[in-house]
Amino acid sequence: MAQRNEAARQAILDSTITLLDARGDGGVTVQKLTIEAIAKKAGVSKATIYRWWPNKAAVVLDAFINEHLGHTPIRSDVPAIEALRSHVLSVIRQYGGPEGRLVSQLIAEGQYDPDALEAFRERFWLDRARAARGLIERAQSEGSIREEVDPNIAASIVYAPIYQRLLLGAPGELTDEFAEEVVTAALKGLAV
Amino acid sequence: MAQRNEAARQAILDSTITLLDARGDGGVTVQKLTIEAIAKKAGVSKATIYRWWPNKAAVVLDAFINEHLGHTPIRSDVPAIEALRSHVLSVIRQYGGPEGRLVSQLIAEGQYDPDALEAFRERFWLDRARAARGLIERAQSEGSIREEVDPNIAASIVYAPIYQRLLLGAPGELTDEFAEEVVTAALKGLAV
Amino acid sequence: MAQRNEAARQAILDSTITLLDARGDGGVTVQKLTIEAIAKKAGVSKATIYRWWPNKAAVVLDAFINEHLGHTPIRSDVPAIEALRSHVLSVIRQYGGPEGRLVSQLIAEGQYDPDALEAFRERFWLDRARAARGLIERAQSEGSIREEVDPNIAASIVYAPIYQRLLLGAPGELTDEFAEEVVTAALKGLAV
Amino acid sequence: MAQRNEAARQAILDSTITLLDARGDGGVTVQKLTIEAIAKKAGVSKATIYRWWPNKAAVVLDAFINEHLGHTPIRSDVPAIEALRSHVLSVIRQYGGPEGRLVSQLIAEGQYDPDALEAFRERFWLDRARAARGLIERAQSEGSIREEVDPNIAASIVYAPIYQRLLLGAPGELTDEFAEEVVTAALKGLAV
DNA sequence: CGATAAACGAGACGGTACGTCTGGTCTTGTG
DNA sequence: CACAAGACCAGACGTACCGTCTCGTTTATCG
Repeated sequence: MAQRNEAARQAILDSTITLLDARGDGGVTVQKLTIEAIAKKAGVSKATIYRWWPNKAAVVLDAFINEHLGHTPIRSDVPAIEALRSHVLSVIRQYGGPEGRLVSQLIAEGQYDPDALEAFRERFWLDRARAARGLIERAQSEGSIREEVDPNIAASIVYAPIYQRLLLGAPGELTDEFAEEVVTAALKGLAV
Repeated sequence: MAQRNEAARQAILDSTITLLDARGDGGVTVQKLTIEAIAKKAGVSKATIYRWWPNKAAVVLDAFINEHLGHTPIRSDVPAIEALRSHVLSVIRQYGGPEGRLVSQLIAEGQYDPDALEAFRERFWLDRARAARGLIERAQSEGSIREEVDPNIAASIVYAPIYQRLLLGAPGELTDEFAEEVVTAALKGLAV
Repeated sequence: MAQRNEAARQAILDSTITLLDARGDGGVTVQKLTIEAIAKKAGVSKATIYRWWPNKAAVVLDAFINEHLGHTPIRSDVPAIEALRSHVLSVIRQYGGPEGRLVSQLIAEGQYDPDALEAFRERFWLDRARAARGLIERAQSEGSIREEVDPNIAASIVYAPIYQRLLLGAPGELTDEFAEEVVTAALKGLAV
Repeated sequence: MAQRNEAARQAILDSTITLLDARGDGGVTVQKLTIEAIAKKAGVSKATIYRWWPNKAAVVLDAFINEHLGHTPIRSDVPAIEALRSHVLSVIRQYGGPEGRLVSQLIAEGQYDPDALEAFRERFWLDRARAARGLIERAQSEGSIREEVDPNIAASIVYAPIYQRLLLGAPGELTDEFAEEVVTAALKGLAV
């Protein structure tokens, strides 16, 4: 009974990434990417894409997830505080590059399509949040972060500034120094 | 020599806001808003709009700025820390409402149009950032925030989580408690 | 070695007629009738239809022939002239109804597909033409139609006006009076 | 206030005829002719076509009328009977050629689209019918056709056989002899 | 009485065209 | 001469069928 053609699926996801320029800059934006272009490049009919994905954002998210394999790993062989610093640094470096453009565009799509935002959150964001929370909790059990701090709030304070600059910053603001300063300030606290 | 028709300008901006439902929810999204619809509602020709604005994002930003007049004021009659808490609270409440939707959509537009992002930053964001920075500096001179912290970093830590939830959060995550917890954690610091 | 499934054949032809509304008016036109719809309604795979018929027109013609059983009989118990009059009348009545719509659509299909036209001529039209010619010849042997007239030409003069109105007439032009007048004029001739 | 672009109109009609091969054989059928192909060839947007014509049949009819200028004239310098003979001959010759294919396809379209049929009748057929009727009437006043024959019926008897062969005949049946025989038989009448 | 080969249902697939829509430009006529 | 009205080109949208092509699953002869 005619099953899904895996080759077609991969061709679609690959073509999507290629058109977006693997990880996003020389190529086209998500907004300007068209289903027709994907279909043409993948050697696939439009109907085949519409059969399996509800809209462009879903294809792009799948393609992104398909491509994006556990970058920015968290080290477990060093103290949690140390691992946190280096993780923030690797995230900021990743987002400073072309991959950051794609993430920001996926978030932008989400502002217009609740389903797309939900999907992005479920399939990408929650993983990251979970990892961050786990790291905070490890730090707490190691005694380097105060027990009474909600790990979610802590993660927000440390990671949100990255997303703010990704989405709102001028180009080039995602620097190593920024990572360093944010983590330090967040740990020490602002208060005297 | 016919000059720019001020009435037309206002009609365009007003119609834009009306179509977006004054401040954003019942109406249409920025993406679905069309120049044609604005022109029709304003009783104006499309060409007139294109003559004075480069694209939709510019019109919407103008309309937003035109409408949005210094909400979320900062109190100067109370200690800076107190003013910071109440300001964060008022920002979070504003963004929890329909105005937040519009801001998030303007940011989304900016992900595709560097000029639009630049304009948004220049005409809306910098004001807010400046105000936040001023508040931090006041707190520093009052001795309630450590002198060695960069005010920009401090502002990031306090305000960025709001934007993160605005753009990435599930609906209803922008609560008063969240505001309270973020400020507290940021001030005290995460470290033991 | 699995033979042709007669049940499937009948289901296909029946579904076709049903979709065309038994004999054509309340239902869909031949043009809008789709193979997919026939397959679905008949509970049959598209491939099964394509295995046995080259195209839609062939299916419809088969379904039509399958349904259409020797209506408009020719009486042999009355003088040929009398039989001619009543036959023309019965043909015009048949074509005035829904069956006429279907015939006209089959002819229309034939304008685009020589094979379909050929098939229509072979399997429907020639029978009719033969019957008409036979009737003319009987009239000639009865001495009521001139011997030197080519029966084919004679049949054309009497029957062609019906087809003209079927295909080109405004609705409701196929009346009993028309039948009467055509036959009368054709027999008497136009000339003084 | 932006008026209709006459150049575009002509380009559309010309391209239509060209694609149909001026008068119909080497080219494509009306059924296979696509609006997209017309738009492309005419260097025009699809929307422009859809703005001014409701569907393909309307475009083709316009193109046909635009192209088809008073062929098959009726002679008035000879007796009506003579003119009738030569007119039938010229019609049959015209329809034997590529133009006949186009006419038959327009009629075919009309079987699916009442508006198209109505338009074809109004803009092409009625002219022809009127001319034929006028010819019959002239013959009547010249005393060569009986006064009591309804001119419409008379025209049907003479011209309908042509359309029958055009639409239902095998190729090559529209011969000069056929014209001759039909007219002769119609004038003399079938009866003894 | 299996083996086997065709016919079958299901439906995915690459294509093509549909008719609608929006964007941004250009033209015409009016106040 | 700025403006409204709106025609225009361009081309993507999502839908519908086309006809071809696997897939397993019956089903009936034939060895």
